[in-house]
Amino acid sequence: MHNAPILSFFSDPFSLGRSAFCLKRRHGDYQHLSLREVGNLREPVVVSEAFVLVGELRAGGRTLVPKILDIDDALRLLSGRAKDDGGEKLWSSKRALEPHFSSPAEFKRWSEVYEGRGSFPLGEERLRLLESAADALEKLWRDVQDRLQLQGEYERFEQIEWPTQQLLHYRQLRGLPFSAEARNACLEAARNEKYTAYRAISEALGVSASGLNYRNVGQYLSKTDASHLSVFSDNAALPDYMKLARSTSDFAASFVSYMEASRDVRTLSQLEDQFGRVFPRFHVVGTVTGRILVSDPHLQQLKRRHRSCLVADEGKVLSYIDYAQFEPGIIAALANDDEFLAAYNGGDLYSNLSIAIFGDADHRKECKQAFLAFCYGMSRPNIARLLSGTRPGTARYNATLQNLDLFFGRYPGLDAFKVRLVQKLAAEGFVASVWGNRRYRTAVGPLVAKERRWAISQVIQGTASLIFKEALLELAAEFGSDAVLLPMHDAVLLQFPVAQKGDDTRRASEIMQACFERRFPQVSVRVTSGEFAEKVADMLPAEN
DNA sequence: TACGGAACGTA
DNA sequence: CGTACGTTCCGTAT
Repeated sequence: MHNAPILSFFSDPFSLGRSAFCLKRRHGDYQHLSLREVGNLREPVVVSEAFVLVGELRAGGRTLVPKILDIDDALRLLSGRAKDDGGEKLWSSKRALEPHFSSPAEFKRWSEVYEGRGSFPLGEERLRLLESAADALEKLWRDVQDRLQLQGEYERFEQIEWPTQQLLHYRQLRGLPFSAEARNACLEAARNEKYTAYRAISEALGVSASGLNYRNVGQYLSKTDASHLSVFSDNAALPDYMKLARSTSDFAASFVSYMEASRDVRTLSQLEDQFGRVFPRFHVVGTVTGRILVSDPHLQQLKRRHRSCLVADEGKVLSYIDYAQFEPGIIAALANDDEFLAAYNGGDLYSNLSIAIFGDADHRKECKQAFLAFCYGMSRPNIARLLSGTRPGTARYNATLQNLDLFFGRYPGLDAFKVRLVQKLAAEGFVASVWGNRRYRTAVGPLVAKERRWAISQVIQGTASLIFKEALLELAAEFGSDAVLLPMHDAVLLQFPVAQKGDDTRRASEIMQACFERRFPQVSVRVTSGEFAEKVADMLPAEN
């Protein structure tokens, strides 16, 4: 892969006939290509910002280059930082390219042309800038490969990350089938909800609800049936209190509904239908833990009841398959606690926790949340707070904490596992998943609480995300790239021919299970299939 | 106009 | 003081 040619380009977002491409081979000659010629390439190419290239190919009605190696995901991984930890500047490919240009002036000129600022270069200058960019990209590419090798991550990039890129580039090119009718129905429902709430609020206050939010609604609360919340006007927790008050206060119910419906209207309006499809962008190393992200639009955060906008291609049906208790399964694999492993393999941990705390399995949902919070580093007292719904000191809190201690006391390996990870971070300055994917400290000195928490989540989530990507690749190998529509962290939206849905779903579940168990044979992971979108019947209240 | 924080959706 | 994000809106600084 060291020898893959470099492709630099200027894109043409407004279809002005300005796209330009330059291929640089290892022996140093430059070929200036048209979009059509790029589409006809039958060899791998190295690029930066592959999504721009894929967008050009789609706009030009071209097919996908067999292998596009996007340098950006490697930079993201090598940064070893979360976005909120200053990572963005580190993994920006534009910044990474800058020192590899022949001069600051050349970089500046290329940069303004690349971003569509400044005058469009003609003739010789355009060719020269593309060649300069190809030179810089080639140097950056060497640097990136060296660093990947040094960290022992190069092999994984070849086997997992780049093939996953290719799969998702294909999805970007093809887009996802989209139902404008379903979107409009959801949008209309959200608008109705917003309008109903708007009228109720305006009537209650005697002023228009426009422009109200959680930060400025406090001044009006005394005039409503939620006047007892006035004391929380300046409290950051007001939204929580308003939500809790929904059942007893019509105003609180209307206000929360107004806020949520307003957001839904915005989210759904942003979902633009382009000839029955939607074309998001995929980030293979989307998070510091290695999870895949989808943006523009951010389909992974669609509310369940708005997901009917996404549909299957003609003649196919959707199939949504997920790893059950994915993170606990990873812990079972890594923690070296035989009791925990046996409990995971033998039953439903979330139900077990519910029985341990509440005496029955009816609180599985809250216990799932609590268990995941445990995986992400939440302290036991705060889990007790979450599950008991009360503050420390109450009898209920004390009983919950006691039951919690009893439950986790059966699995001493879990706490020991966490301690090991925290110690490793303190000693070495980074933690990583089983197969790489490091996250580095940015601070010095003793670990702070937040670092202790991400030390744990990085290893668990990072290991999970790699297994998930392997599963995606195997699903694509079995059913073809057209079957894989949308990755959702521990679940995947697939589409199968109508007549084969049952068989294919079963086969896909087996593949996902086998992927996990090939990595961790001692763990019996469960894979389930369910509905991607919430059914209309589920949207009615009173149910449950 | 740019930027950080708050809010809220998903896993 | 449970992790990771994208998107939008808001208030403040420029």
